[in-house]
Amino acid sequence: MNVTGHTRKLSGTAPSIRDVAAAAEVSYQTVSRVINGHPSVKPSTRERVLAAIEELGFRRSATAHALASGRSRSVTVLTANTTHYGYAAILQGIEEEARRAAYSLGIAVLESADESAVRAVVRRAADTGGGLVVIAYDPAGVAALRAVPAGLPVVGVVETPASPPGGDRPWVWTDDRVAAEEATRHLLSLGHETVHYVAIPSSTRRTAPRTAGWRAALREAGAPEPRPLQGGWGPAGGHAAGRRLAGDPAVTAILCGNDDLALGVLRALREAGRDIPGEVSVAGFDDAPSSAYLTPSLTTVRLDFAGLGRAAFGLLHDVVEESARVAPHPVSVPELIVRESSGPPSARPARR
Amino acid sequence: MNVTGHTRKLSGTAPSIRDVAAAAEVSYQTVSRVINGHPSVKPSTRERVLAAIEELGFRRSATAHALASGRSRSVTVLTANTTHYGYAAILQGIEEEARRAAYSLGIAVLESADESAVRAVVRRAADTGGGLVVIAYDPAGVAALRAVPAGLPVVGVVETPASPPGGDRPWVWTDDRVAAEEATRHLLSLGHETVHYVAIPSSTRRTAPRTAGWRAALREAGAPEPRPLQGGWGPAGGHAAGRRLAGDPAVTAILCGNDDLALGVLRALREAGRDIPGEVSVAGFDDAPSSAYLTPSLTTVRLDFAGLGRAAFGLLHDVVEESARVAPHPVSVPELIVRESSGPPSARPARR
DNA sequence: CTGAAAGCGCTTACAG
DNA sequence: CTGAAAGCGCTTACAG
Repeated sequence: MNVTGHTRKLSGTAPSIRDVAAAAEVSYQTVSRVINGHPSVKPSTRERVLAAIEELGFRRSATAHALASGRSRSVTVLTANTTHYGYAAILQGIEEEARRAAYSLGIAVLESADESAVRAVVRRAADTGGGLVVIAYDPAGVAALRAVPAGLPVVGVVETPASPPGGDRPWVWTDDRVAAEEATRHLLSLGHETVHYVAIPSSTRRTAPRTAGWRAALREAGAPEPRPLQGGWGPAGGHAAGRRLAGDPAVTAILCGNDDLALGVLRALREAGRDIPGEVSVAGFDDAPSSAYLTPSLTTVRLDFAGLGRAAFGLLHDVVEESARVAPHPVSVPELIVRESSGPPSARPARR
Repeated sequence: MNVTGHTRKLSGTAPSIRDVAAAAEVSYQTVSRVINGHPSVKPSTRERVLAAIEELGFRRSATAHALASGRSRSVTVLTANTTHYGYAAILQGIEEEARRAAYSLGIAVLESADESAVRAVVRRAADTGGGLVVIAYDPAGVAALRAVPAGLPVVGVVETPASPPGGDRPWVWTDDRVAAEEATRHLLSLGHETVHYVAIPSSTRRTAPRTAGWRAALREAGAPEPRPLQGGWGPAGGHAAGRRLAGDPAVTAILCGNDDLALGVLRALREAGRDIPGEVSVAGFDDAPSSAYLTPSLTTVRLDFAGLGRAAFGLLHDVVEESARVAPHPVSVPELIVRESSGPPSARPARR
């Protein structure tokens, strides 16, 4: 037996379980047992193997493990965007939990909602062999969730669980509808005759939950129901919508589909010389980190996106590990944060 | 020969090259040649194989390919953060190029700058077998870049190329020093006696490029050099720093290490009743998407982070593909964007 | 408790 | 131009 055998290893290649086996003088199958925590290994043998692993700096090849075992301890997030606050925060939550569970994290961006483009991205993501989390807040995400082949472990982060787009796949959500109702009621309770709405894009052609909640609250109060304006995702869209609203003296309260939109609306209102909240109240959605520092600071609805991401990963983990305890779909509670941008309508009659 | 052989495939498992080979009546090695675009395959054979691939819906296993070939067409980004504007935009740039090159994208977050924690993250990232991009804008990132074992394909996104932390590894950067000089000169040219600075954290213990550029511009103009204040990354830190500055009537111009910091400073100044830019001018760094919509809109320096990310991936791609054309280190040019938050100092003497 | 065999789905020389 | 063999680094039954 060549006692120096395991020492003359070329420095170029990483040590394999065979190298470890040689060093520990056992078969490589036993090495496999040790690194997998298999119970039936004699303690003294385990020690020797562990020592050899330590000495050689052995690391099990993730790809060989994946190929042989058929599972990969990885999760890839399918999303149309990585920078908007909500998306980024969900991603962050998923990442935190994935790291804790020692899963690797992949990102696949859905650049288009086009059927075949979406299928291509989903296929490639599925090729990794790991689990999938798809953020279905927009048409591309919804299409992706639908395109995931049955049998693959997947959980959706969806806008609304009423007929979730992925069929009976597991999902997590926040109750945006109720959140929008709350925000709208807050504005109405201040004395505004009605509340205008600047909407974010909907994930489907159906009425989005935030829009539905806003409308429900208006209806409940018997307030007029103005047509919602489409704002897109960013401040530019909010600015454009705000410009149109700023011209109408009857407008005294505006709810926005997210804080970025509200930022644009705020700017347009100021440009038009309207005081906030003196003449017009504005509320946003999401409570982005900067919203508390705007002037005026923004009244908004805080949504726990990071928690949502953590829950999504937790659910996925349950699914792939097939542990009996399938976590209940967690619903985080939105919280209204009242700040400086909302207040009672001005005393002077603003209506026509 | 069983002509129905390839049809009775169980629907549970994905087809392998052997299934395709059987269907096309060739050896599986030939299938391998076809999917790898190997030239020496008779056209008619290629046709048959392609048809079989199409019919069976064959997809080459990424993990088997990685194991057998030793390369994985993947990149993982090591970063301390995924949500701050600069980091997120770099990530987005990397993602765009990775997608174009059909590389899969992984993220590994450095939760701490602790030596052993960083090593663990780097090891796990290296286990994927793909290339690495590390964002070395902070101590954790710098430590990670340094911890990457020699021989692995890696590129760093660094703060400054003067003695880059990763030794002679390839890197990309933006010239933050010059950018800070420009911004400071702009403020001085408006007539301010000097410019105060609220800093972002440095990647090392040495003077950060932005701080150095600010100081150089001051020196060049013979202006007093106030001590920089540490602001952290977010608006809360900017707010705290702004509060201290707001109390000093001698302060008429403030440069901030990023736009989030500037947002907090703006807020603190307003709370102290100081007019912007009437009494105090403020400038930021980065040109985040919301900065143009603040009131006042923010004078800032635009940095092409997405371009930086694209360049980083491009360089990495060159490295792993070993194509002779090693891209030159691309340097994007920062651009000063003058908006409403900066202006000449007020006529009334603000000094002691 | 531990080894020898077969296999995961590919690629890479090596023959012909 | 195409096939048969060996191997990538592991895991999974199967024996003993």
